[in-house]
Parts: sequence; structure tokens; C-alpha cells
Amino acid sequence: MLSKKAKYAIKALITLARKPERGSMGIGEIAEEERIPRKFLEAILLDLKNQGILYSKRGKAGGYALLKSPSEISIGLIIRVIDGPLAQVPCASKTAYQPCLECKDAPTCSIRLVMIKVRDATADILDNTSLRDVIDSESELLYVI
Amino acid sequence: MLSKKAKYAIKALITLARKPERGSMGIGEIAEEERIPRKFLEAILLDLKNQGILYSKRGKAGGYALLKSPSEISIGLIIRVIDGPLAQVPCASKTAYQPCLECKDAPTCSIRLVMIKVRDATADILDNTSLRDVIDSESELLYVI
DNA sequence: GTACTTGGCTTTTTTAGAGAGCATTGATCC
DNA sequence: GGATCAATGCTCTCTAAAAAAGCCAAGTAC
Repeated sequence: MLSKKAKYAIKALITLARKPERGSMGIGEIAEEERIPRKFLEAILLDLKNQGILYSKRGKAGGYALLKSPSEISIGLIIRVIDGPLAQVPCASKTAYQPCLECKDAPTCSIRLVMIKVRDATADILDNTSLRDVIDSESELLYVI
Repeated sequence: MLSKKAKYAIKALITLARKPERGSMGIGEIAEEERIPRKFLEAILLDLKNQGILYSKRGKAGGYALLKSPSEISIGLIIRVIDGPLAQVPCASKTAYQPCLECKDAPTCSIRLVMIKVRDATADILDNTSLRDVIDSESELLYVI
């Protein structure tokens, strides 16, 4: 299950990416727009800043802004930064492999083989979907409606 | 992330399915073989029994046995029974759709569209992989080694 | 200096994971 | 056919992590 933290992170970054002028936005503004608990969002944006995805400025007229272009930030990256590996079990992760304690033997672990397939399929989608893609598909959808 | 509960459930069911004679096994035997905390496994097997996947017999010489053949039990089914919907967000689930509280508008929710793709890819793999498939791929692997 | 912002720390609430203890059932022994 | 032992079934409690909220410090434009 995607944590709320990751969900909020994606929503916040989309909100920032959607701003056409690409100026900085305050936490309060983002929190209100996306209905995210304000203090929780603070911690999330801080994480994203420490990971080099966001830039922050304090003081009056401060706020957060993207450090990369929306097409360079994939949903997969965001989820990895906030929730950790995409794989649903540690032993199926490519970026952060860890043998699971329960398994007697990783190479022959029956669950691992299936979950690696799931991880690969998931990563293929999430790493190839950028904030730009998400925003574009969103506005296409609005056309249809 | 797959819960430990679901992971244990899959392991326990594989263990039961692997028994060629298809007789019943006691909790203790399964717990020891798969290194699962015994009392935790009790709760898990009870769930699986209540969902019609296992049969249980009490008393001396009691234990658990599969109610369906291993080829009829998919990994997807097991995970759904224990962890709930495969989708990583409630609003992307086909079997248990729920609008997420955070979203202002589900149809145009930007995250939802991506997560539906992930869900579909995941379900495609997990619903088409049965206990039998897992056991078979396991023994193939042993050959290679 | 003042008003408005992020930053860091602490506390509370909720949920998953794990374990303990007793009740219930049923085969088997005598 | 009743006692007994070995198994599942159930309820309660504890711990750790995620989620959320509150408080005060630090920084910056005006």
C-alpha cells in the first residue's frame, strides 16, 4: 500500500509542477489546495528538499520550488524517496535488495520469483511516468468530460 | 508493501500444497518448517479457513488441509484475502473501489490514473500465478543449481 | 523591528505485528 | 464410556512504526 506520506508528496509536487510560472509556493497554499495536514506536509517537503528534489526559501515571501523540470521527476523516484523501494518485499528489490529474514534460502525462495515480476512491471510504469505525463493526462481527461 | 501476514500465508499454503500426499498438517509443523511465529500463524490459518481456502480439524491428529487444488489458488487471491485489495490506493481498486478522502475529484485524480495501470499489471501477474506455478518454478530452479 | 516563512523537536493517536493464556474440540487409551 | 492428551479457536495485551498535530526557534523581506 502506498503510504499517505508518498501520496501527499506526489500531490504536492504535482501542484508545484502545475504552476505555470514555476514560482515558489508556501506550504500553507499547497496544504490547503490539496487538503494535506499542514505539519505533515512540512515534514514531507523537507524530505523532498533533502533529497534534492525541491528548493526552499525561508522568511517572508519564502516557499518551495522544484529543482528539476517536471518531465525529469518520475513518480517512481518520488515513491522511492518517501516510501523506499518499489518492491513489495525487500528480497525483490533491485535498488535496495535485502534477503528477507523469513526465507531460508533467497535464490530458491518461491515468493521472491513472483514478486520480482511484480516489481519489474511496477517500476516499468512508475519510472516512465513523470510529473509532466501525469499533468498532461489529467488535462486530456478534462477535455473528454 | 506486502504485509508479513500475507507473506506467511503464502508460505504456509505453499508448504501445504507441496505435501504430495495432501494430508493435513498441524500448525506446529508448518510454523517450524517455514520459521513463522506459531501464534501468529494460528490467526493467519484461521483467516484462510474462514475464507474457504483451508479446512481444519481439531483434536488429536488434527490440522489444516487445502480445500482447493493448488492450481486453483492464485497468489492474488491469497493476498486479497489477507491484505485486502491489490491496488496500492483504494481509488485504484477494481474489487474494492473506494474514493480516497484526499482526492477532490476521483475521475480527474492524477495519481489514480497511474496507480490503476500499476494495479492492472500487478493483478495480471498475481491472478495468473497459482500455488502450483510457484512450486513448479521452484523445482525448475533447483535443477539449474 | 515586524510580519511571515521554513525548520526542528516533542507528543498524541492509530494500526500492524507479535505473543500469552485459556477455552474448545476430538481421537485414543484404558 | 469416561479420562486424557493433543490439537485448533478465541480473547486480551504489549510493542513498534506510521500518521498527525502542537510548540517554539531560526531566517528573511520589507
